[in-house]
Amino acid sequence: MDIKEKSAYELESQVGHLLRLANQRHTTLFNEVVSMDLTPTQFAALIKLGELGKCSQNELGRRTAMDVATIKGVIERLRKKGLVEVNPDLNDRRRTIISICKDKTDIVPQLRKDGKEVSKVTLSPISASEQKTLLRLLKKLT
Amino acid sequence: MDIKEKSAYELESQVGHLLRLANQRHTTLFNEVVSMDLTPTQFAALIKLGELGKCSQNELGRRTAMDVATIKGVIERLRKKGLVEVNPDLNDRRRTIISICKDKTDIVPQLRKDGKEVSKVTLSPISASEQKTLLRLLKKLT
DNA sequence: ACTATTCCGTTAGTATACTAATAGATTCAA
DNA sequence: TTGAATCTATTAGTATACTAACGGAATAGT
Repeated sequence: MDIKEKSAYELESQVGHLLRLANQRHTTLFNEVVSMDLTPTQFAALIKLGELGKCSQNELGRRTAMDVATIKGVIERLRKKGLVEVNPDLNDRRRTIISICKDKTDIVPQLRKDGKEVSKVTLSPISASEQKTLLRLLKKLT
Repeated sequence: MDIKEKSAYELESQVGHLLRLANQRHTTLFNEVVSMDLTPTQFAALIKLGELGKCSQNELGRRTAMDVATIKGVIERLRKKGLVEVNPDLNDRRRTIISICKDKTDIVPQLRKDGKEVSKVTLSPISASEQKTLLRLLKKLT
């Protein structure tokens, strides 16, 4: 080993790679835990809609950190599943108002319960105090 | 506020959401820092190839945490860019051997340098000791 | 030697996730 | 009030990322 060698570059220790792996694992656990046939982003859109009641498509995207093109696809798939409604905003003809279908609003409490379980399982390899630390540090990276 | 209310479910505090946001930010920074026209996964494949010299396509996928279908697409795009070579393994006709083109192996040191810079910038919002903690905790989640 | 299993790669299909270009609607400012 | 700038949504294109199904090749166990 050359003593002048710069510290090696290990893919496995880079923050980007670790974030990607952690994300992969989370998605896997999400699919195992969540009862309904939903993806993590579809879930996020529903949770946020459950909080706001209704919301323009673009604003919902901003609130869930999705691109305008991404949120459009997510909403379209939720619409096809009969979970959300898409209506024009009569006060601003640029806007499309998204809301959870009235007969489906009762799914939100179960989604929140599932969401808590997903987070719990995802974080289970580390202690409670480590969990707090991780969430705090991840928030600072945003 | 109902005193019996369960703790609220905040999307913004869930580990999955935070991981997704951290990943988005990392990708943005990656694109700003890395000089060549590469995506994070293409970068990872090249770094790993630089380490191994040559590797079967599936093994490269496993070493970089990519699905067989995903690594195929990544290699195909690197091949189109003239960065990697794809050859049959004469000792095992199931395998395809991937290697960096001989006249392109000199890009690896620069990629490592860029990779270090990406990690540094990504982690810059937190202190050095927090960075160590974050990496340690992320590894435990894998 | 043969069979079951495992391994390798490909393909098709679906779902994020981004950029860039476009176009209509609204708002702001001169 | 008109013109510029901004906002909203759509579309096309590219790149991960996964599942499932398939077929060919190698290997393990009998």
